[in-house]
Amino acid sequence: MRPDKRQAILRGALSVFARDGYSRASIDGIAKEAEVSTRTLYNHFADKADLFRHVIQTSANEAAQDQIHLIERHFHKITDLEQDLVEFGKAMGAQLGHAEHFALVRQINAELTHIPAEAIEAWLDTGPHKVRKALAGELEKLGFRDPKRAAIHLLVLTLTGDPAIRGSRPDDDDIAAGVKVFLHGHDVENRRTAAT
Amino acid sequence: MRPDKRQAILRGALSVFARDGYSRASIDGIAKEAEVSTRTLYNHFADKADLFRHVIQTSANEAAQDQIHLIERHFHKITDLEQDLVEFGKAMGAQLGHAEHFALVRQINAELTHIPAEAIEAWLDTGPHKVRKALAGELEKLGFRDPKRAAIHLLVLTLTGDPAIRGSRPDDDDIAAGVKVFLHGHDVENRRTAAT
DNA sequence: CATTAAGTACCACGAGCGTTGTACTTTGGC
DNA sequence: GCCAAAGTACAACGCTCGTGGTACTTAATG
Repeated sequence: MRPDKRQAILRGALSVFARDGYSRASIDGIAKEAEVSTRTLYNHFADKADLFRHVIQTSANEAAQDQIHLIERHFHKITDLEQDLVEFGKAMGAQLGHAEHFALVRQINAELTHIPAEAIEAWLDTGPHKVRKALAGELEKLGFRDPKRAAIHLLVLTLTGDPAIRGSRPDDDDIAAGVKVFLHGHDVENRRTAAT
Repeated sequence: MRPDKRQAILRGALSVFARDGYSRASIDGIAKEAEVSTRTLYNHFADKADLFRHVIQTSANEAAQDQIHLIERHFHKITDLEQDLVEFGKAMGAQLGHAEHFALVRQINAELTHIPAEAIEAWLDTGPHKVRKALAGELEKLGFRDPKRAAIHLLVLTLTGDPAIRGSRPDDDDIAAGVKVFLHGHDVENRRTAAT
């Protein structure tokens, strides 16, 4: 069982599941996208549901890792908090541009009642919750009270374009405005600058 | 073509589409849920896609109307802004409990690439955007600068529980914290109270 | 009551899909 | 270069589904 084939399958399945969702996606389509025969697909994964679970896990893991790197990079060289948070927001927004993963997140949200609770838990733990924990940790270091909620607030204020459409990207003005609201809303003791 | 049957179909279809999504939902299942024969269903709606469009429109319309009523009711008797916004947030959160509509919204988000753009536009206009406009209008009356963004911020700060799971309900503490951040973030000239 | 529009029960079709089996080919380690 | 393991091509199964047809029943109107 060659691991390159397995990776190709996972990547192809991510594409197709993200675009079409679980039920609309067909095994044949995934196999074609991955340039693999359906038989090898079934050699690597027990069935469609099993493949879906692995795709979710893999994608969540990669995205979380990328985002955590972004967090570390941006929070280790804070000079002007507001300006740096805006930069951070823009960088996270650019991540959103890497659309496949977030389309998959939309599919997961739609399928919530059809995915076993334990798979959801696993996804949350290795994905979004891990990211939020990392962000909350950085905010705590900066002196934010209630860092867990602050992390959520920062994310929704800077990553939400049109709240009706998940994953719609805010423009730079939206991000700047969101950061401002966030900073005025969460008072910090050791804020270094409050300028602009 | 009796209109009670049409309504029954729309209600049943809402249930099934909300739970299963477009492709997983079956016409037979919808007909059974609506206690109607599939043939009458096809007598009222051209095909599955047509039915889906009507379900989206109807549900968005009803939900928007309910929410706009909520907005009017809460914003016409403002005495303590913070406390009243918390009450408003709780009332909106309770709306979220009426789960079928918001499950449908998740399905729409998942199907974004498979729904014709004009249908999305129509949905946004009669649904979420109308609600936001109403909310922004009230906030403007209260003296908020940038009321459009304020409306978005208020909604995401008070209606978001776990951002990873759309429609997850925040608890009362979350709502109170969200309102506080919102009010500190958006400075108002004629704020009446800033207590608690 | 009669007529007519609307609804129902049921069948049938064609297509797509998940999944498996089989016989053949490729590939990587000895 | 050989052999076992992995991959491929392809056919076939059983099932579900969207959709339309047809003959029968219900219900409302004059």
